[in-house]
Formats: sequence, C-alpha cells, structure tokens
Amino acid sequence: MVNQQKDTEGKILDAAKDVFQQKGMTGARMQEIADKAGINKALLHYYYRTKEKLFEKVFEIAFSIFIPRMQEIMLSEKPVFEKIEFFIESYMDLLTKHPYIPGFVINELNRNPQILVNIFEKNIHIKENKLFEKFDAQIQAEVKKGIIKPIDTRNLMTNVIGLIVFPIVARPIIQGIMFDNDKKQYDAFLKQRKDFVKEFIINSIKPVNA
Amino acid sequence: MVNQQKDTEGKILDAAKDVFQQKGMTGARMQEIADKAGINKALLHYYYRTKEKLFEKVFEIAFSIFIPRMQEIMLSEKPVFEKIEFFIESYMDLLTKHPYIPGFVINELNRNPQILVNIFEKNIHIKENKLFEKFDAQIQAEVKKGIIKPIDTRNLMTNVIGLIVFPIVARPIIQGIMFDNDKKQYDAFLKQRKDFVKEFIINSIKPVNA
DNA sequence: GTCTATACACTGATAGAC
DNA sequence: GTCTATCAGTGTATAGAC
Repeated sequence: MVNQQKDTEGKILDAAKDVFQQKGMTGARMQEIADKAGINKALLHYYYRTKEKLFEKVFEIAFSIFIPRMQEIMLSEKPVFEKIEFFIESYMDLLTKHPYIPGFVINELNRNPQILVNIFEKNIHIKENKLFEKFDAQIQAEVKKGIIKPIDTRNLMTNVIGLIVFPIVARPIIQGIMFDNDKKQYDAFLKQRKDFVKEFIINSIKPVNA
Repeated sequence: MVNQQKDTEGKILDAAKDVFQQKGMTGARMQEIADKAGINKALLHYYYRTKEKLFEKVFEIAFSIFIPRMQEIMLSEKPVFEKIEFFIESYMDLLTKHPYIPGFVINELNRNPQILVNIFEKNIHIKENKLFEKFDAQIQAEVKKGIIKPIDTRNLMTNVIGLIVFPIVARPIIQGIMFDNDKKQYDAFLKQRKDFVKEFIINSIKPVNA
C-alpha cells in the first residue's frame, strides 16, 4: 500500500470491502468499518446514506471484478480447448488475489437473490452481449467438427467454474479434513491444481479417437 | 409433518434450523426462532443458554447429516468406479432434500473455522477412522492394477465433491445467468446432472486403452 | 467535509411469578 | 416448564457545531 493519501470515499470502500467480505452483510458493523477507515460513523453515513447502500456498492465492485475477464476470454477467437485452459489459468490466478470474493458473493446471493437482479438492471450490457449464446454456438460448432465430444454447454461451464471456485469457498472444510488444517500444504495444493484441472477437463471432453 | 406433538426441545431445534440456515448465525434473531417454534424467547434461553450454544447444536446436526453416508460408501468393499458413481447418486439425492445445508456450513466455516475443530474434538471417531488414508490406499492399488489412470486422491475427491456441491451453493448465480432465473428449468438441470457428472468423472480417470 | 453527542429501536439475556 | 416484564448493551442513523 504505497498510496496512503486516498480520498475518504476510497478509504471507506476499502475498509467496507474488508469487513463485509469477512463478516457478511448482517455480521458487519458500521463502527468497525469506520475504525478501519480511520474516520467516524457519521462520515460513513455522509457518503453512503445507509449500511444497505454501502453494502450494495461493495457487492457490485466485488462482482464486477470477475465479469470483464470472463467476457474477454469467452468471446475471443480462440478454439474451445484453448479458451478453457486460459480460463482456468486466468481465474485461478485471480482467485489467489481475491479469495474471499466468491464465498462472499455466493453467500449474500443465497440470502437475497434479488441483488443479482438489481445488478443486471444497472448494468444491462452484462445480460445484453449474449455471452452464453455465443459460447454455446462455438461449442456446438466444434462438436460437429469432431474436435470435442458432444456435450451440453451449461453442464460444461458449471463444471469448469465449479472445479475452479469450489476449493476456494470450501477451503476451511477441505483443508481441515484432507490436509490436517495445514495452510501451506493447502496453498501448494491449490497451485498444482491448475494443471490438474486443465487435464481433468480436457480428458473428459476430448474425442475418444483423438 | 404428521407428528406435530413434538416436545419443546424438538420444536426449537426445527425452528432454529430453519432460521439459522436461511439467515446465518449473525442474521438470525432469537425472536424469530421463538415465533417459529410457537414459544417465547425466555424459553429458548431455558433450553439453550445462549444463541451461540443453540447455533452450535444446529450446526452440528446439519454437519452430521452428510458424514455417516460418506464413511459408509467410501469404506465399503466396492471398486473405485462403483464407489464414485454411488457417491454421486447418493449425495445428489441427499442435497435435493437438504439444499441449504452446504451453503450454510461453508459460509459459517469461512466466518469461523474454529467450529470444525470443536466438532472434531467432540466426535473423535470422525477423524480416527482414517477414512482418507483407506480410500487413498484403494485408489493407488487400482492405479497399479491399471484399472484407473494415475491420479492424486485429494484432487479427485475435491473434484467429485465440488461437482456435486457447487451447483447447489451457487444456484442463485448459475440459475440467474445461465437459466434466466427459471427455477423449474434449473431443477431439471440438477436432475439430469447426475448422469452427466458420473460420465464426466469416469471419462477423465479411466485408462486410455480401456 | 469532518467531528461529537445523542436519539431511538432492537437484541440477547435474565428475574421472578405461576 | 412456561410465561410476562424488563434490563443492559449495541446497532444504525441523525442533529448540529466547526
């Protein structure tokens, strides 16, 4: 953190991000956010009128960190196999930098799915660029060419994302049960998983006669 | 619900389960639990002295729903391929009946990983029966025989569990983005995924010359 | 913009009657 | 065992001075 001369609004968002992502909407306290930002509670309400509004801002920022890269990769001109490998590589790196975001997003969406609707309404472009349809078209085109096995795109995408995200959100339980709660060992596990997941997925969708 | 003449303690646990799993530890209110159980707050504290203690009880019950079946399947005498297929079948059914538990458990463990340590201390047998070691031994034995590809057991287990659990915990986001928030369509998706996941996993671990 | 002081509602928990 | 009444503490939010 070199740039400590951030403006108040930025300091608040940084502090709010930390507290909300660690404690959740209901567990977070405005006092703790104010303390962490080095200001007082009143100023919090001056910039963001309510806790709810501050939370929504934090959620939106967290959510948006994972969207642009997905669009960029999936709408690029590469073949499917390359896209998937690059997607895994790219998102596993991103998750190393932001390990708390997926759990935060998933948890808050389970408590209040409406948040997602609000985000879509605010950022219509996310829904409008037909990311899924275009990727699906590419998949089915490559299936016809025999480059990959016949496969349902939604199932494939769920698997790719799940294999990337699950070890991060379920870290406490997996690390606890399979790694005797050894943090360093689990970090090493996550690192080697990049290639493992790539191979795992490629193996199950490449044609048998390849 | 035929048996409505449950004792007070049971009614409290049922109500607490609902509220805690939906709102989380910090979002849950003792008043709401009391209302749902048809009693008053004071009686809540008579049975479970504090909110924390009531929560721990609920968490322990939720957690224990998923453990015995896992031990039973993984320590059985079947070959690995059969175990995995049966595991997927069995746990996807279980999750259909208890869809809120995984998100609840994962979220609360992220906020306070210590909970897991407490559970292990209370139920030493979970740690003591060396479930992982035995399953790992079987895997490596079958690898040597050429029945399955060489594979790391921890990575394989993470994948199997992740592919089962992820679509449940991340339901709001996947259903929202890939299924236009259509609940029925997503239920159908989950149903069809059983066979898809089985095939996906088997494909990536069966030897190439099989 | 930033602060101190405070309003006001709510929460977990307890006392005490029955 | 179950209730009503109530307390002490904490939470979000606002008023008003600077």
